Amino acid sequence: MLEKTYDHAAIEPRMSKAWEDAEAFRAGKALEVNPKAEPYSIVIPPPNVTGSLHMGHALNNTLQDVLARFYRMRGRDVLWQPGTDHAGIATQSLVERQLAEKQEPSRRDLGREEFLRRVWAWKEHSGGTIVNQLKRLGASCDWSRERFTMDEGLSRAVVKVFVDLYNDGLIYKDKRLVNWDPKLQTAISDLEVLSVEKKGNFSWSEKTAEEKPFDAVAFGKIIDRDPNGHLYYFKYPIKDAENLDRKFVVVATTRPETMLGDMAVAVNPEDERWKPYIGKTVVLPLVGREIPILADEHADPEQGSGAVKITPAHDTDDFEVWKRHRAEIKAATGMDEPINLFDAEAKLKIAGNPGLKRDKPTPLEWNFLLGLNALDRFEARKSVVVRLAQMELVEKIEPHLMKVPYGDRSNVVIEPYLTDQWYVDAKTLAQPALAAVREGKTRFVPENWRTVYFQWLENIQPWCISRQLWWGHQIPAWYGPAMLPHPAVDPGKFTQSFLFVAHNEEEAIQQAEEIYNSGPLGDLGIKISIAGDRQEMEDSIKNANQTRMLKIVRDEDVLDTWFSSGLWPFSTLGWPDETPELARYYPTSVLVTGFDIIFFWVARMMMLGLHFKKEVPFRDVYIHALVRDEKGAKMSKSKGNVVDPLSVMDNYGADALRFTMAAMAAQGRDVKLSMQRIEGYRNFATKLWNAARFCEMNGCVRKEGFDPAAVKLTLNRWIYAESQATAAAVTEAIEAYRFNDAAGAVYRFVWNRFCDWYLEFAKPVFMGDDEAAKAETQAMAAWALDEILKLLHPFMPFVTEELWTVTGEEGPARESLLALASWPLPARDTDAAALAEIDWVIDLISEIRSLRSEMNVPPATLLPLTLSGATEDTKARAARYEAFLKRMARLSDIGFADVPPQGSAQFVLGEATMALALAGVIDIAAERERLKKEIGKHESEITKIDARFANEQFVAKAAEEVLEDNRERRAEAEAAAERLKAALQRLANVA
RNA sequence: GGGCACGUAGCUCAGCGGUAGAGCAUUCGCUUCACACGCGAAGGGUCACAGGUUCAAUCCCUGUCGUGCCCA
Repeated sequence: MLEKTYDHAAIEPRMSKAWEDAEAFRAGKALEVNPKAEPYSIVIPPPNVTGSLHMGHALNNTLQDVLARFYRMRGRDVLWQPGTDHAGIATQSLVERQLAEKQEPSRRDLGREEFLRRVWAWKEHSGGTIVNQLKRLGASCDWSRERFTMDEGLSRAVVKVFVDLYNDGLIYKDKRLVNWDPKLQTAISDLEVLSVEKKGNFSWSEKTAEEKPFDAVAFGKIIDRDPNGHLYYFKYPIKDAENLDRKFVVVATTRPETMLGDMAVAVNPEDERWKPYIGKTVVLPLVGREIPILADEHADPEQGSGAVKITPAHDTDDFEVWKRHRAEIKAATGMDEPINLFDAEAKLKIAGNPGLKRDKPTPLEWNFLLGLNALDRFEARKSVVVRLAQMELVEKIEPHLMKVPYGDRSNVVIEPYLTDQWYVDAKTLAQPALAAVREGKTRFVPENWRTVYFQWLENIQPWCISRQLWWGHQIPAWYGPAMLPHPAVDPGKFTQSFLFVAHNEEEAIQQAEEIYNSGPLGDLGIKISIAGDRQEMEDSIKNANQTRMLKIVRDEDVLDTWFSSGLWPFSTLGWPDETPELARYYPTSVLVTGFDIIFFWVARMMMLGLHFKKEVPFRDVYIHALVRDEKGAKMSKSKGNVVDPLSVMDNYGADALRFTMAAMAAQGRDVKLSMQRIEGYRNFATKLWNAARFCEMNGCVRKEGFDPAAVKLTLNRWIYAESQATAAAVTEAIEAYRFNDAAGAVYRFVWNRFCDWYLEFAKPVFMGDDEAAKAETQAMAAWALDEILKLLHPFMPFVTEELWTVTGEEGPARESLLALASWPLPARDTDAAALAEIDWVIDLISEIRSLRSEMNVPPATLLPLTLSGATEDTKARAARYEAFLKRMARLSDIGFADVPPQGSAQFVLGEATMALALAGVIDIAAERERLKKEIGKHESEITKIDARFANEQFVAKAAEEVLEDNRERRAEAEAAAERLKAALQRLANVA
């Protein structure tokens, strides 16, 4: 028995358990029924292990689940592979924050090993809550196969990929400027940097300094509020300028503190103003460093004075200039390396800075510089500007619109920072990835995302994969001293420049022993072991001559999380082992994801999948949009407009949330989520529930061997045709990833066909005494409800599975859960006669209802209907549906006459004129107006069509169907107008 | 600056060469024996603007204006 009301909170856990107990989602399940079942596989975009379900996940996983459940019901062997990624930065930060909150020792105090133990402990206890949230959403993943990027197997895949790419020359170490996050103290990739526009509001100029002196306090306040958004013009004195026109070079910068690291000033070689100065020297203020004026294309004559400062350690462009002029700069400054001003926290490193100590600041200035030591970069910015202003070396300061890079995780300003990092040669790997999409081996849906993919891969930069974190896959590279230990060599000269990239310590040791024992001095019998840290390694060098022992040390850094996520489509299937799952489910059928990670993830999976599996990781990539709030704003915690899917599920049920997601997932459009919409689909679930309850109350039990194609009653033939058409529409829509169309089709069928009409048609049958008709209709209703449950199941799995269970309690036993039932066979053969007949009844009722409403006839008043000019067929129909028509249109009687009765309201349906006797009720004048309006509508239609036919080009060129269609429409309009005019005429006689 | 979308009923969105649709909201009427999370009815749109292609344009093309996003 069905409960009186639909209670999602009670049903959902029960259904989840039923699926779990039946192992309904286990990959390979379909093979038990059909050993030839074709595989259908999807890998989940692994959510962060720290994550919890947000609307983006809800959308993403609903769509995947619709596909998984649909193809499962169609008999495919579905694998939906779930799991989470280890989210290096997020997880490490989270555990560090917890340590701080609990006032426990910090990460560094605990040491790497202990800290990692804590992270794993956290992961075991609180990680992966999102997995349970996905289960609540109804995600039909094969949960028995859940994977984590740091699992043993997946880690093995990461090591193999790293080693292989290194050996192929596709991974290398390089010293370049990286995006450095001073808060997290790690390098991050270009993709993890967001640029934010800033414009300040401080301006000052030395020209107006008389009336408006530089106000250091006001300046400081503005910089404290936001350190960015100004352009500063500094005057660098030219050395030996007595006989020159210019005494200064004016350079502009947005980051004043970096001037301490300037190693040159560049001017454009074509710039006439500066030609005479090329090769001269300027004296860097504060520092006293003598730096050259160089000629380089990088200087834009249109910008400012035409001269730019060159700070190679802190600006990517400047770094390139430095590389081009390295010798020249060395000659002028005596320095062969860029001067790095910052430590890892972006605090100034003055004392002991090898770049600064050899310059010749005056004692006074040196004192000032020391005062900057360990100062935050933005504090230093203020000091430098104020000091230069005092020295009258600031020409002007103006507000300046600029893009400032921020770390997407830390939300602090990112610094270009010169460090050693590991890189993937993405350009090489990108070529097959580009070709695969160009050749159609992988298809984007909607197709226009190809462009985005191409654009990025065509301009791809080396991918920085090392992160200065502890949580993650530690880079499988070990360092050993560069020189063989030998009495003749000063142990202090050893540098760490041998590199052993290996699958494990044993292999690294073996490599090292081969290297160290095969030098010019022959086999020295050196034994290699692993050092716990750098110090240990260095200590081992000092004593190596005596001990014949050396230690090598592993790279401390870990790999970017996306490096392991990039392997997801094959690492989760067991690679590098050649497992049966890998053979069966790779390449996967489709990847469903948001456009925001095309670069992060899709492109990288393509590159790595193609390189290691020689085949694309997925046939289709379905890109869906972002979920926004109802006003179209991006949901964000800071805006406070986040809608929590969990509370939506609490209030409206998972089915309502899922249906909303699917119904709103039109291709190429963002999902603007509104609560009203969710509520509407909750109502839809309730509607279905009540319809099922109605069926139950009327004995609609499924019948063994029932053949829906053999039913006799027109209404049953009609609902059969309608359900087949719906099955076809839903099937085609899901196959084409048109989720909104699929949802719309099934919604309309359930509510506007089955509930609004079929069940209403059935009521008089159930209450009548034609037992054969009753039995057929009961069986048909049960069958149609089954069809509905199947078609709706991918969208609303819980309520449908529950109804399937309850309706299965009577009649023939269910063969399986609904989740494993067979999808309806879509067919397009329509029963035209049945459709025409039912449409006629529906039209008649609609017309009468409309007329009654317009005439303000109270519902309690029953009216007689008279048909005139009706054919025998029509009369027969009217008789056949008499009970139904009376009930639905609230009629007292249905009769036939040659002429409509006096004082009745009339309308035209097909060949017949319908008259509702409204004597006494009817307002003759109003009715006349209504008829005139109706006639007018038809006449304007006729005029429009006539105008079309008057155009000979139309007759000559339009398709025959179009012409025929127009002729028919004109004839119909003409006939209707005629009959309405007759009705109007009759009314004239009354008044 | 480059690229990609999008401007259709009050709102959120479908549609897409030949009669403009839905849901919600609004108004009116209903304790009609599954459902008021319901039933019935109604109002509401020069489909952003201007050109062009076409027998025919909301739909295709070009431009303008507006909105959003991505990349430099």
